[in-house]
Amino acid sequence: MTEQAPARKSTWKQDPEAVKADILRVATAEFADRGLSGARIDEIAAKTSVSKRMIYYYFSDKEGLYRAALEGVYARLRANERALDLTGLDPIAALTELIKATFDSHRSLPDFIRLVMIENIHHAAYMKQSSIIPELNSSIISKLAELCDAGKAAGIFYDHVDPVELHWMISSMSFYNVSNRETFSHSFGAELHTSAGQQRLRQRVVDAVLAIAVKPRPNAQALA
Amino acid sequence: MTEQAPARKSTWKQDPEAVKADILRVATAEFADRGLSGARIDEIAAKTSVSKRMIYYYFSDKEGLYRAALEGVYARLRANERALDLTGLDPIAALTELIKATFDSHRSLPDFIRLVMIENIHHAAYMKQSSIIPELNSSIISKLAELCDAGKAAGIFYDHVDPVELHWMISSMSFYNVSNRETFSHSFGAELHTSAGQQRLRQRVVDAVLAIAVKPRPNAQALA
DNA sequence: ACTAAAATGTACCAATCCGTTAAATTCATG
DNA sequence: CATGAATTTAACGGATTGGTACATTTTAGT
Repeated sequence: MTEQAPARKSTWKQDPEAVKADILRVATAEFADRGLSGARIDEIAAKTSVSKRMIYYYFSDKEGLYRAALEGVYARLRANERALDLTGLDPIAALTELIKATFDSHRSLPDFIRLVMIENIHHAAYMKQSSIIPELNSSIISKLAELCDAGKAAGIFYDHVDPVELHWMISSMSFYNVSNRETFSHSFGAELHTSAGQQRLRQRVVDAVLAIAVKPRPNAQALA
Repeated sequence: MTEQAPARKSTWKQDPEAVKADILRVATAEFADRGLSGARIDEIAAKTSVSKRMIYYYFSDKEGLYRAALEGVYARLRANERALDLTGLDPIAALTELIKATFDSHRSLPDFIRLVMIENIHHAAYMKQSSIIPELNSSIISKLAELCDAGKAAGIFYDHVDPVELHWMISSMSFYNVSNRETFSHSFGAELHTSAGQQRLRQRVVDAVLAIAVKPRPNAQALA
């Protein structure tokens, strides 16, 4: 078998970093689209510019590739959150901006959403194996904590306001908005996922979260 | 092969309904736990009291079994929602009860949550094939619509309040609370998923949703 | 009790798919 | 340009797994 194969294929460049990035890009899309057991290594290989053997060369096995994809999307979200600058804003304005940014950020990273969904299906088993993911989550919480402290100090936030609770609420709506879009639209219509609908929803999220954080002011006007 | 097998196994009862129910119970748990491609027909068969052949006899194939499981959990949620009786309550009390019931309902049906997650991973492909699922969703929306009309008529709800928007917001937090529990707890601690934490979160959801629906009253006291 | 049809179990197959083996090609370096 | 390490390819093996063939047993009607 394969005696003196000619293999006249010539001139391919050595570029490990590009190869790894290419594999990771394709794998992320595939895992996000089909899940861990649903994705096919052969399919991923076919969509890259290199052969299947390279996947095992660089990522050991299917799970290693999945972990790399998971860490990659988390890193992208972290970059998004780090880029958010709230300096100079009063607590209410800062919280408003943070909510809007989180809502938009989730919408712009569907692969992140889907991989986190998949991770939850797997009881966060692979996330728990990762050492680089935990360090991500401090950024958003610390921003919220600062903001809460400032708001309480100024007497405009409730004393019971808690950064993790706030993040839970902001995340829940921002995440669900993307994660359950398909089933929600099918059941209740796609109106909320039009451009206008999304703008409205984002404002509702702002209103709802502000309402549980900010004390009502006597002369403040009502919502709409 | 298998020439004149004696097969002295005797006395097993025919009970198709029980067999179907048994298969469906096991299959629902397996699909919820491992996903559509992650679940194994052989594993499901092993956990039932009957043989693998019966699965194909009653459910045709793996996808047919999955669809049956999906429809089953939706039916259970519908039963939950139907059982909710809001008659005699004023709009604010009714909305409060509906929110609490939805929050609790989602917590008590983790299989439903996980199958809907899985369905979203599959772009709602199997839900779209089902004819019995769409009829589910009218119940909760019509209850909310009645309630909104009453609230607006009484002048205590904002005019812009929309039943689907309200349902989106209530669902998002109730769903996320269960669906993303694993990743959220790992990232931010399990405090919110203790018994006390869940009670607090449920009240926050009530406060947040009421805030975007109910006009502030001049003499109303602030939240906490 | 006899027969046909429904229901059930056992053994098996064919296809899919992850991962490996072994060889070939390119690059870095003296 | 010779040499060995790094990188890439093609082909394949072994295990898993969804689905089936076929024999067997039970029930219902007469």
